[in-house]
Amino acid sequence: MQLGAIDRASDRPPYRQIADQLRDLIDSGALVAGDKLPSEAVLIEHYGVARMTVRQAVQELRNEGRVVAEHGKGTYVRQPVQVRRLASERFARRHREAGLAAFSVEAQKTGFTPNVDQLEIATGPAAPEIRDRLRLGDDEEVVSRSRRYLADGQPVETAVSYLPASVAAGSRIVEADTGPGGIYARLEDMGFELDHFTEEVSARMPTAEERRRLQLTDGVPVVVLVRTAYDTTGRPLEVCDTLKAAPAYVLEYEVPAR
Amino acid sequence: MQLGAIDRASDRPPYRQIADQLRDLIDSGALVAGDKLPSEAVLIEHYGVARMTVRQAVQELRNEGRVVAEHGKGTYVRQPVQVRRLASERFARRHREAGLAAFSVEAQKTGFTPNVDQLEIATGPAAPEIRDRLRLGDDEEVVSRSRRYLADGQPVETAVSYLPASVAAGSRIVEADTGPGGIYARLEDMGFELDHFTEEVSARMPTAEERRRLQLTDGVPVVVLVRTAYDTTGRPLEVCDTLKAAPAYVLEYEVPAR
DNA sequence: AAGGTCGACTTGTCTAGAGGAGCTACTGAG
DNA sequence: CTCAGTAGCTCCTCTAGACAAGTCGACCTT
Repeated sequence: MQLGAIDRASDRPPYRQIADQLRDLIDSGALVAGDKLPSEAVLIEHYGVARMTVRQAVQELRNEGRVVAEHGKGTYVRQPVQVRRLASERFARRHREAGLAAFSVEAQKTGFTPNVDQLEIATGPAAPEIRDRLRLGDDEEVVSRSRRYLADGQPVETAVSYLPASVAAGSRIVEADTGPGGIYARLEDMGFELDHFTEEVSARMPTAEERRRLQLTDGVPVVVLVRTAYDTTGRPLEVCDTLKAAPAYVLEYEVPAR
Repeated sequence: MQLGAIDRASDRPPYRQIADQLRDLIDSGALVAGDKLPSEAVLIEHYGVARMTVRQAVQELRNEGRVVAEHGKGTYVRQPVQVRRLASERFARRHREAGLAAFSVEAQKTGFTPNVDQLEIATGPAAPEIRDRLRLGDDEEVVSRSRRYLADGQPVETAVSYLPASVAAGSRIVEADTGPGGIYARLEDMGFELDHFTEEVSARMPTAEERRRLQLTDGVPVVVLVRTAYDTTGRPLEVCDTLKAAPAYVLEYEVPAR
């Protein structure tokens, strides 16, 4: 492990030069996931700078999601978690039925079957923001399905989806076991035209509340995925907020033939 | 604008309490996009803490993407940039032809027609990583189309897409003006079956290099969207890296009927 | 052998101060 | 009036030090 020196004459401030060198260690493979960064004391000694300067350098790598600091232990190169899954089981099913081999292989290869850790289902009033997204009136109730997924024992995702109670009531949608095909299959059973619909996907930084929900260490950046699905007529049937506890993830969509 | 006091007895450290109060000002609407945060000097005076403590609080909001610090001017509540676009023009066209009113309205409402600021097209060898994603051999050349989009004069997106030179050569794909329907329409003209295909969407934190490409202020968090499209046979025809200069964005997909 | 204590090492938080550099508005000279 | 200079504001970077708190292994006691 080679650390260089600081060029005081450079335009680039010292803390940034230190961050660059540490980043290179990671990018070059000299440090791999799980490895420990040199401690602050070592870096102070090596570069001959103040503690805050070293901390600022490490902070930069933390903001980039490359390392995690653990109080009392050290700072470690972060394990990138890549989660792949299909947007909806319905697409997979339809393609299997149509005998599309290429897709089946792809689905097998990238399939992600997470363990569901918690499942809470509730019916009742919803926040104005949720009602607004579902285009519901003030009094209409909403069914919420809240889930947490684990991969390798590590929480990787929490998701809450909301459906109008008038749609879901009395169906298996309000039960933990929704049956084969999931809630989309049940909606189709009930006569909703889901043959084509619009999905809106947005990504943004998580709020403080969402960080708490995933018990994230402070300072670890993650991305929030917010998804809204509309049926054919443009009526929103489900809105779903998904929070991935990962600096990187892959969401795979299958767009079927018409 | 009301700022409270610090509870020194609390478990929550002072810098976090200050961050909470500033965040509340934004979330409650007391401070809206474009407004200036109290200066460091004012906060130091108000809370009776050291400079680093105040800076740490503001840093937290910067990491969350809520504010931007401008050297010499002040720290401002960030303008959330919401960019909506369709995944491919091809879907829009097809739905217009089918006379699907609901979708047309949706497209009009959310349509985003950015100004293309720069367009660079090049043919030549590509990085191993790109060739790998396109599943090309070592010697095969690649056409790259690099674009930068502006919205309200502000850079919001840069994108680079790569296609196998063997596919694009001789077509309008290698020209700046690809004609109506964009490159997907040209690929269909050339006989590629694009009726159904798989899109893989991933989101992650940007690399340092990508930050430079968008001339981002250091410390402003953005999300990178990486998209790969495959044709029917599973052969990758285009890979596209898109970098959004926004703490939040919306990508809208139209999933057509089969 | 089992359990507890302590000390070394780690990161977290905070203080008090310094000079630098970018921006803006005012002021005074022409 | 125009324009250059300047004062004062802003955030940026860095120093030197302090105590707190979490982790872990060595060592001592039971």
